[in-house]
Amino acid sequence: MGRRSDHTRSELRSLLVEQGHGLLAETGFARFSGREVAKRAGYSVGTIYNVFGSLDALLTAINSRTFLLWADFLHRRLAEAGEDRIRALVFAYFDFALAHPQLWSAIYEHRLSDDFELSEEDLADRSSLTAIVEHEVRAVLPEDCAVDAARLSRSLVATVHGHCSFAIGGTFALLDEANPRESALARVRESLAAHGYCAGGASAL
Amino acid sequence: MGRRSDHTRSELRSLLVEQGHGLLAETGFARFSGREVAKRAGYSVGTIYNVFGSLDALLTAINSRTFLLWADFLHRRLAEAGEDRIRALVFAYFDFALAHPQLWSAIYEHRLSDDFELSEEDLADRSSLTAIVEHEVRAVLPEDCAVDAARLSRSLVATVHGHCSFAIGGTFALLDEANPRESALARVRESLAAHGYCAGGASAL
DNA sequence: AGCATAAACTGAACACTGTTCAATAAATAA
DNA sequence: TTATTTATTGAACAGTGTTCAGTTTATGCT
Repeated sequence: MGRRSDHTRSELRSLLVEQGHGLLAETGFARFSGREVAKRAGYSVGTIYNVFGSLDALLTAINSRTFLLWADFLHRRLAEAGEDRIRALVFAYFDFALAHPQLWSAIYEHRLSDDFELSEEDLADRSSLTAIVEHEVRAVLPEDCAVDAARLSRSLVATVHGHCSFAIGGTFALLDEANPRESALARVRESLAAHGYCAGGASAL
Repeated sequence: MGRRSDHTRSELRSLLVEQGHGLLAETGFARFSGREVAKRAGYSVGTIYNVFGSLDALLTAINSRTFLLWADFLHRRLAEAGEDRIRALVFAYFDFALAHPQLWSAIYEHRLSDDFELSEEDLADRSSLTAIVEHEVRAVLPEDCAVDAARLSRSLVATVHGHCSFAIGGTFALLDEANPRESALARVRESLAAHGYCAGGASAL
């Protein structure tokens, strides 16, 4: 019954992303279903294709939302952090993934084809995370540090991501690793130390 | 036409794993299809369920095969490596993933449910990789090193895995990272150095 | 007011998926 | 030779993503 005034286009976008996000958090990427999202939103399958063009586009929007929530989470944790902001950052990164394993995994399980281009908005949402890390890394490195801080930041994100991935994917469980968070933090500390960082903040010690 | 003597049970296992491996390498995890594997092997769908019990079990066997090939690859590269075996190890780890992105990704995209138990054989296949790394890490750390070498090895694998994952998943491309292999090696070197490693082998310098 | 046009929305249709299982064919045992 | 066990098939079921003709609704124009 083609309602047209229940929701504006952007309201409908938000509604579908929201319901899709909920479904993804419940069932995980493998059991995600466009039909189910439509049902939850009170629309039919076709509407997803009207609004997003493809299911890939909806999933991309859903994952971008996860990135935003993740960045928000980091900001909140950093706001209430003490001296050791690197510890707060690494742990917050980890804790978000542990708290929302399905949403976190979906980011990396949804492999979009090469010709699929991310929108400017999606790119912005996704780069917010890296920006936070880069800011904290810069704050902790000496001013005369020769290293490319952006590059090092990306690499440290990859380092923590690897530990996170093994923790949530079960690889670490297989290897009897008890505390992946601490391991990740230790590796980050070692690499930062190699570039002039001293634990406890840039000013301390 | 129920043939029974074309292949023994274990031949059939191998055949299905082999054909499945080929299909997975071509199409990737998302487009993998049990029916297609059966067709390529010259059997029908049902046979997969006779032999493996479920598609998950077949995929597990396929991924275990990838682990074995990966370990083989590392061994070959290490055999022809010079002084800098850590470099050879990290690059080999990376190069296998780059050479077989679909197979490599499938290992981590195939998320089996919690109640699914890996067989002893699968566990052995999968731990072979970590064993290689642990061996090389131990060789490079000082004898009186206080750190838990097994734990550090796992953590370094996670570190390289993170870089690899971003390189193949496209995250690094988004962030304009030119050389993830070098970054991974740099992080590994920094962490090993923090525990007494000197570049160029344990005896050098 | 009425009418034409344009936009939103639906849901059946298509070709696929994993999984199950009665029926069948073939090898083995009696 | 016959009975039994085992391997193999493929139709059936419930689900998937995607498309699109057809219907409903809102808007713009007389």
